[in-house]
Amino acid sequence: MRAAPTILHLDMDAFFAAAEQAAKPSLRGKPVVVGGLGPRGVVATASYEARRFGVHSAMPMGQARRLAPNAAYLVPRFAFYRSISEQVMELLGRLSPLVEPLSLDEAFVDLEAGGVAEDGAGARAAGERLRVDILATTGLTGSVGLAGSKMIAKIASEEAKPDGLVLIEPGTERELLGPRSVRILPGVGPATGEHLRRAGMTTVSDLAEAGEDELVRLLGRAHGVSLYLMAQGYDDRPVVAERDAKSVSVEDTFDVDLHDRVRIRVEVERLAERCVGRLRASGHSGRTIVLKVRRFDFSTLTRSETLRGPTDDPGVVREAAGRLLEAVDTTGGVRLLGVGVSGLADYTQEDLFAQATRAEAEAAGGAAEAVAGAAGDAAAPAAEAAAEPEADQPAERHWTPGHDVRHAVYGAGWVQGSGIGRVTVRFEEPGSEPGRVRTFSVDDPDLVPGEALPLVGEG
DNA sequence: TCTGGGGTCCTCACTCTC
DNA sequence: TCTGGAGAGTGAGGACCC
Repeated sequence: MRAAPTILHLDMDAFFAAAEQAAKPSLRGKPVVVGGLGPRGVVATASYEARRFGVHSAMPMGQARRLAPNAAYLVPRFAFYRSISEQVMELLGRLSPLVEPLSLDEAFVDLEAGGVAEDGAGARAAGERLRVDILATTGLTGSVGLAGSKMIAKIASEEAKPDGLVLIEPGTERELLGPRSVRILPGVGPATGEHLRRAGMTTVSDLAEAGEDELVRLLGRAHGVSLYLMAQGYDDRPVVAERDAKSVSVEDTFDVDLHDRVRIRVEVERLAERCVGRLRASGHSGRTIVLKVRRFDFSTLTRSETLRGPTDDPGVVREAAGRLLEAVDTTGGVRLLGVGVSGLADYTQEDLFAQATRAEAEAAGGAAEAVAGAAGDAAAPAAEAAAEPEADQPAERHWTPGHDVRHAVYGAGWVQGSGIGRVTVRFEEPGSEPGRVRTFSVDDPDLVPGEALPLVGEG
């Protein structure tokens, strides 16, 4: 806790949706929903216009469509958002060496470490300057919270939304928190909130009055103690610039539950390959292989296996994930599969383990070979796709809604929709007026995938 | 048409070793 | 030799966050 409000929390406003609106002039002022468009998709971000219809993050897409049938529905373009995020993080880095990104659109900054703010007035000035710079650089708005701790700064930025700044003077935390719902505290989600409600605690002051012992009894040591301190307005977690990854994982939810055991095995192997790709890209190896299975009834189970040393060998991870799958009952169907690696290290013993696995496979003889062979054949196309996803083009070109395209005659635009052999494109770009819509055949040679254009003109 | 994907942290149970 | 406790390591699951 600090005597001056020198912890800054930045939260970009409806980030994914706002980025899409900035890139697509015809969507400005209109409800926009970004998320998975498949039958099991959920909303990642809804624009403020869409929120007025009751659409919010994590809502099933089907429900969102019923609430806001006329909204624009787009799939996320993470590479595009990441490029904007990098610009924002660079601006934060000018304020302080201590910047802690929480996600693409959120970060804490320790202004004291940057020497840019010694008191409330200085912090407020730095925050306002930041908001101006973000708008000038990215064309997007962000909300800023300033306080003496991370928890309160985050609450402040929530209060500031959209497009505002709120500063909470140190010393006023208890007064501010007391009447609020327990759900405002970090770490109190639906389950803990309900647990506390059943114990008669609904506000933060209820928690403060209950006392530490009671909260520990209800929630366990770690959670109870930290919640009690937070209910007092006390939070001394530092802003941490560098955090080491602890695990790497990939998972897929299938549009239709998988029942076929061979297909499930193939998918697990494909996920293992992808996971290792990510692991290697991050410069890590790992010791514990985790298989995640979500069944038809949404029950989720995990199975893990710890190796004798870290590996980044795709064969080793594939084999381990396959072994873990053997122990899982998949009758009834599987809606999600995931493969992860934890216990990360920055070195590997891959050769040892790859050799050991191969030796075991050889010793096991013909039967094992037959199984591995069958699975290997079926998985081969997926493995190639994982290695080179961009090259994975079906015979008929697929145009994803929201993605950028370029036409030889009409220039830059984006896919508004596609189906039955046609693709509809709106021709406009970030700085332009709302553009016109034209429809083409999906295999029109003049139409090619395009690059995301900068939201704010260079210079 | 109910419920994504990528993470972190915590708790509890169990086993093994000392 | 038996027993119990402490502590570490592992595995599984739950809750939470963005």
